Amino acid sequence: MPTDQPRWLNQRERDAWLPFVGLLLKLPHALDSAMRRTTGLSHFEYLVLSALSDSTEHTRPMSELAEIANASQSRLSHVVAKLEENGLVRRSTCPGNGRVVLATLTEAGYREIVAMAPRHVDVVRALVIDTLDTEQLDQLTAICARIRSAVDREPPTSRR
Amino acid sequence: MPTDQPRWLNQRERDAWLPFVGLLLKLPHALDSAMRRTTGLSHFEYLVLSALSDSTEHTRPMSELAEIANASQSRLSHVVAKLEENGLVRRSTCPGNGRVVLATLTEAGYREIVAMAPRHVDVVRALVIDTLDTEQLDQLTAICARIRSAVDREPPTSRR
DNA sequence: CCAGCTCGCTTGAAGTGTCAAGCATCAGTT
DNA sequence: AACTGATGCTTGACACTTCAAGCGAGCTGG
Repeated sequence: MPTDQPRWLNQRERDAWLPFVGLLLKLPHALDSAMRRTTGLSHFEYLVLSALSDSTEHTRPMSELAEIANASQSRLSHVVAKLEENGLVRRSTCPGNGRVVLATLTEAGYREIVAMAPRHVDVVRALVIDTLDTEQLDQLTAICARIRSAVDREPPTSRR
Repeated sequence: MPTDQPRWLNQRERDAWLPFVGLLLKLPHALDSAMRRTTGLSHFEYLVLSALSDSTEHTRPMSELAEIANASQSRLSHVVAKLEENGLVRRSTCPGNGRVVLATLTEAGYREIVAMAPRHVDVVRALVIDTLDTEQLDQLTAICARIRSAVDREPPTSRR
């Protein structure tokens, strides 16, 4: 796809793009520090625990977990290692398939997340959900779907 | 603000929240690696240079730059230091106010950003703008404004 | 049964961002 | 002038993420 004439953004597009970039730059950190302040875990760590607690037997293969949490295997591996040190998660190789590793929520991990969940909703509501009306909620859903499909299409992680 | 009964997310809210979190997790990196691949600079570095090129004399106080780029002073300081090493930016203390540092685009820096700009639009369009129709663009603008004001209100960076 | 591939995961190093501390400069008081 | 505090920026250490490399388990074909 050769770049003929650059198609600059028009006013309307810039009005959307600039604030959006601003959000991308600030929201993740806002979310993270609010979560850390109220629950002691990062937003991403919470996501991982939450995904496990929603799983049968509180257990998942690492790769599925990574998928659900929108993370690379590497990132997940590091984070789970840390959660394991803290006694919230346990890892075991899958009986029947020696290369799969199963992550399981420990008792302590389950108690933790049950305790944190209300704080988590509070944060999510305060920063995002409650700032929008119902229509905007649906609009956001649609917008995310569009952008997401572009993101998933584009990046073959460096060239193929 | 005591947490009475947790106000759990309903289906509609979850349908918006989960994909949105997914985006927050993946889009920044997608943007960044696409920019690095096509321009050699990170998306954030581009933002900084771009902000300078839009400024009179291609010059700005660091603190204004940080504001525009939605970054902490610390982050900006690190990045500008790197850009300065690469000869794209020059720093000088402001005559007339010894504690202000002015960042200025060098000739090379200006040439760079002019050359990169078309690539940048391409990336932005491919990943975000062109995936949305006009209505959604406006909706996104409104949504960002709402969330943003919540983000700016909430986080007094640790307590105080 | 083993050679070679793929798959699932881990590891270590390099790069970035944050936080807290530090350092001048400037302004306001006395 | 010296004291005090606020302001603008930088610095260093630490935490986190990515990237590339590595490793063992499981297939597949000879």
